[in-house]
Amino acid sequence: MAKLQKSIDKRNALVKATIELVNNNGFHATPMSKIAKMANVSPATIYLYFENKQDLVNQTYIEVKAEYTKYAFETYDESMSVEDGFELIWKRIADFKLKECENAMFLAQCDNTPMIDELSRQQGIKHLQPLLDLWTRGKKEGIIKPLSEYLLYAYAINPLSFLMITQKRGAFQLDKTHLEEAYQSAWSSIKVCK
Amino acid sequence: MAKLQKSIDKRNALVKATIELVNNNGFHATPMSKIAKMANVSPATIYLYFENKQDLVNQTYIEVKAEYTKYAFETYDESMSVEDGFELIWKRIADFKLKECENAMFLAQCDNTPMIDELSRQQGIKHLQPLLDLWTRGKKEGIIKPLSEYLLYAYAINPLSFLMITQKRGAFQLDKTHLEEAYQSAWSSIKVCK
DNA sequence: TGGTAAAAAATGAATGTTCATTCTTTTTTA
DNA sequence: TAAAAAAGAATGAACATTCATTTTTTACCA
Repeated sequence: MAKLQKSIDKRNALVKATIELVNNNGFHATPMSKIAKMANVSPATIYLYFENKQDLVNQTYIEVKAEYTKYAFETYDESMSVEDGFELIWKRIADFKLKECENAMFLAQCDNTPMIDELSRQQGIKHLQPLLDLWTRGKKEGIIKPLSEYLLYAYAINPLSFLMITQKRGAFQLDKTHLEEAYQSAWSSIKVCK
Repeated sequence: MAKLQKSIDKRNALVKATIELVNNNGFHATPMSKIAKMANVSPATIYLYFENKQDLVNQTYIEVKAEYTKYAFETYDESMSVEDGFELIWKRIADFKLKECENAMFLAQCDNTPMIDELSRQQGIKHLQPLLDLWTRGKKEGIIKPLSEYLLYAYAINPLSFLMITQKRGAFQLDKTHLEEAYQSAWSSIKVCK
């Protein structure tokens, strides 16, 4: 297969360079020439791996999103209680956002701008299913408030993005204590009060 | 004053066009020529009102942010109870994000990308003081959890941005019921449990 | 195993376009 | 009628993409 012969390393370097440059300068200020330079590749080579700039950024988005959800659900299994499952997933997500900060920043930028094609965006959402299923189960068991999945996501998961960005900008430090507090806030906002 | 002679209407039209085009196409795909066309103005005219493209977008950001906070605190006064004050401000913010959706989308994009100069970003944050003060008072009175202001913002206010964007993308409808639910989640996440 | 030719991959330079910004002229205002 | 404001066309730089070559890899045979 022609595709597989091309060095996967080069492709990865291109994706990585795209993330770093877009994070620092925004889509509008990251020319293909800079991406190529950072990946130690000729500009022309990019077009052996990607159709054009839009395709490069779409594919980068989809790949990073897939990594993110893979990491989030890696240690989860459906036999866990709702409460334990949620805590586990939440902490994995937090972990990803802190450890893979570059990747998470890139996703935040994509999710808040028209940078990405609608189709790629929808592709990215698909992988979230296990969390939605967990919430459905939680609602049935009377543990999770009977809210739309969007509301649950908005309060339980999305705030982590804000915190990550704030931390990245140097405004404050998201340490162990803060994280535990954040988790408690997340859980308070979606659990049924007793 | 030369400045004041120039038509304020033209300036406003430019700001409005910037918001609309950046919302729909992103910074990277909104040329000055399009902004000029949408504002019914010659490209050269933009440079009578703004230094350059970056300045145009910075100033637009600062102005919209100021509108936003002005609206948020318009009916609030410091003699209110913490609980009432928070509910009032929260609902004003929600109101703004739904009614002035274009403006709010623009802010979300600016806040999640390197589109805006750091200096302008900091300028925009200043106006949030009344809310921070309210939280400080709430913590003193034992009504609000003793968390950093960033955590409080992340859970109480920021989720509205996610909901607004999701609504704008057509995924779901943020009606009165949802809003009340969202408010309850917000409040649950930051209030001290009794 | 080593040599070689065909195919694939990679390159640097070229191309043509788009765009921010400026320049010169015209129109409006005072 | 002079000064300010606005306009449209011009300018030059930056950029995405393609082209013509060169380099590397693959596959085959001596």
